[in-house]
Amino acid sequence: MPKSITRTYSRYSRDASALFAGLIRTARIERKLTVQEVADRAGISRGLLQRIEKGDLKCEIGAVFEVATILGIKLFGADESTLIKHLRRTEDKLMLLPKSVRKKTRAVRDDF
Amino acid sequence: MPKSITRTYSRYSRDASALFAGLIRTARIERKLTVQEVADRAGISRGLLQRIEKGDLKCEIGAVFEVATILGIKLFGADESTLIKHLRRTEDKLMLLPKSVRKKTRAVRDDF
DNA sequence: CGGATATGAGTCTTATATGGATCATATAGC
DNA sequence: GCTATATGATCCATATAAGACTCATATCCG
Repeated sequence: MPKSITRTYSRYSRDASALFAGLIRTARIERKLTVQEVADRAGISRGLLQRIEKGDLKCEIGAVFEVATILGIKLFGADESTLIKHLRRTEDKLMLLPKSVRKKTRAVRDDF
Repeated sequence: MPKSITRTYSRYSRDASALFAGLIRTARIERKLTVQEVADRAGISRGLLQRIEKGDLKCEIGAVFEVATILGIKLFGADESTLIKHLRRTEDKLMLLPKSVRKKTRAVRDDF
């Protein structure tokens, strides 16, 4: 980020993130796994996992997903095969949609 | 990351991310919104939104969630109030769990 | 078809997230 | 209650994600 950025997040995003964090922490403890253990398995640092469990919105989504996966948390409430099915359907749908969005030609004849 | 990192992601994480990306792109086009428009509303750059729509696992989860929120995509299949309910339940559950995980004292009496 | 514009892909720069280490505190389990 | 250890919180260094530009191409819409 060249220009300094101060992101603002909607309530919804923050709550979703907090829930995600809670699900992760709960799953980890229920499985009796140490922060360090899970971090190692996910290939991330202990510090990052701590931030993830606090719902920090600035973590890489990949790290968060990976941790969730390791803990057996279902993303989109779907298992692998279901996930793929949804993925296929979404891709099919996308192929039927226009590839670019055109804004209606401004000014309804404001010419001559 | 001091030491160079090359993350590896599980199949599951990658598919979940791809699905998320597809849902976002689909929602954006269906709503006839330009990449630039959505990026502006989310307070992110056009380039970042493009990466998000490609399912790049290295994007900030906050940026992705924010875009999804703007496009009306339900995270965890729940609306705001439902999200909060889940959140509360998760927090309650967490309070009942131990706060730290102890590894069983190594070596089952290998002493004397 | 043609013109306008949205998108995709690259480059460069810089703010910053992450890893690693350390220290203090909490807490589990005996 | 004790003790070992898991967790939480900081700090520093650095790899890198994200912003701003630019150019080329795709594609929609009149």
